[in-house]
Amino acid sequence: MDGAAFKDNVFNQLSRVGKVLSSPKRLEILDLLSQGPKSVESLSAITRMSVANTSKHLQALLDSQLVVYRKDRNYVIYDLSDKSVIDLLLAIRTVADKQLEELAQLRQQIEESREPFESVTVEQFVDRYESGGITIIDVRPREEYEAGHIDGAISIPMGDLERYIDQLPQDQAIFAYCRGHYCLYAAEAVKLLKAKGLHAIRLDASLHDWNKYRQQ
Amino acid sequence: MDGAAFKDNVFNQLSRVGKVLSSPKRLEILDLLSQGPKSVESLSAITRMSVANTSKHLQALLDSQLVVYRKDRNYVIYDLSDKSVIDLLLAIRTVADKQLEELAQLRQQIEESREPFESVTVEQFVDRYESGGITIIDVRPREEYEAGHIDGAISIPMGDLERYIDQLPQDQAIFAYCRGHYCLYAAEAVKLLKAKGLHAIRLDASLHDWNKYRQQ
DNA sequence: GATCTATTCAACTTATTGGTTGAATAGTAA
DNA sequence: TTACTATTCAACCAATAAGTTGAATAGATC
Repeated sequence: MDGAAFKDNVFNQLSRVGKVLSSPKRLEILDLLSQGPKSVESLSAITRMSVANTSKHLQALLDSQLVVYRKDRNYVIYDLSDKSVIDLLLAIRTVADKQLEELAQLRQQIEESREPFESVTVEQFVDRYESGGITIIDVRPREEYEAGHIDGAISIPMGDLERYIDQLPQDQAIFAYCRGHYCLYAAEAVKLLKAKGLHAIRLDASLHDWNKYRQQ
Repeated sequence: MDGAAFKDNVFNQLSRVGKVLSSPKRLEILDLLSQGPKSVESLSAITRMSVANTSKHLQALLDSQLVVYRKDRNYVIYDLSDKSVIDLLLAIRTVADKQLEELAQLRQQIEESREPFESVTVEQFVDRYESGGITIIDVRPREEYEAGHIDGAISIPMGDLERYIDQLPQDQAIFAYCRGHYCLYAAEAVKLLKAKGLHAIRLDASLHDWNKYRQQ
């Protein structure tokens, strides 16, 4: 194989990874899996695709080895194959964030359509975290919390939040986080808690954003 | 816009970046641009595509704002729009490296088809760099060196190397680097220098790998 | 202003992909 | 074994993308 053929081959291989990232639905699947392993059935439900189609996408992801699976009873449970896939997802989000004005506009629409509420970035949050005296709630589904969460956070999935309000401290700041920047759970949680008179603040970051920041 | 539509929209935007990375030729263009700005004409020559097609790819890159351009005389010079694009390229390469066995095999073929030669990673190189007493040569085209290079490296493009051999130190280790892991220039340079009896070693990294490692 | 050249646009062909529906498979539970 | 369920496979259609060639555009130079 000569130099040119070698080069073509390398970029062909690299583009296999790129291909996987070229479909919105596949990105959504990867994003969901980055929060924890999930069955084909539940992925199909969350993404509102046919099971067959979801399976097909998962096969594509499998083909470029971005995901792995294991069988459990009669479910097939998929998961990301490697931590470097999370880094890739974060990288693509960073680029899109910076370059695509449309995304910024989307975020703004969401922000403006709701009551204004307090929101902090990872950088702003870390001091409060270190000095303690706060409550952190993880409002993602229970399984995702169990697959990994910010140290010291308690799990209150969105659906259960209303029932648990009484048990939350009235005199402490309560930080809520979810799947990250483009997930709406935490924003809704803060809105609900504020309406009930609690001091709620959104932590505008995912578990992975947090991990990445901490390891630096 | 409701939650589901918002979500679809976000992933649609993210996939625009993914789409760009789904074509081998576009990846090659991005990779070339990461070494320094280039005209449409030279990109077309290096990638061996028609100028029209190259231009079309560049339009696609422009559309998702991964590149920018400026006009110079009657050339249009393209460049990456942002440092975060480089991070994205590194991330995709890391994932592909780990996941795609085919890539590993490709590399191995190349290694084996040549004389074995010394090669060091960034991690191994840094000590030698710090303690000095070495020569570092950048064997990429001159313009790429000028767009950015490892501190202390001298520019000797591959084509000129043979002529400059006499001026290189006979008693020092000479480290050669090029565009990175999948570029063949440095390997060829080391082969040539070794054949002439010099103590040549490949630094198996790109300028960006080096920068990334140093900033940590 | 006229000419030259780099770049981009337009039209077209072929190949690939996302999605659907319905059947086949494989693993569980009774 | 039989029945059941989750998942995958197969066949198909519609939409999109990569690449080609040839024409149009716009800057620079004379």
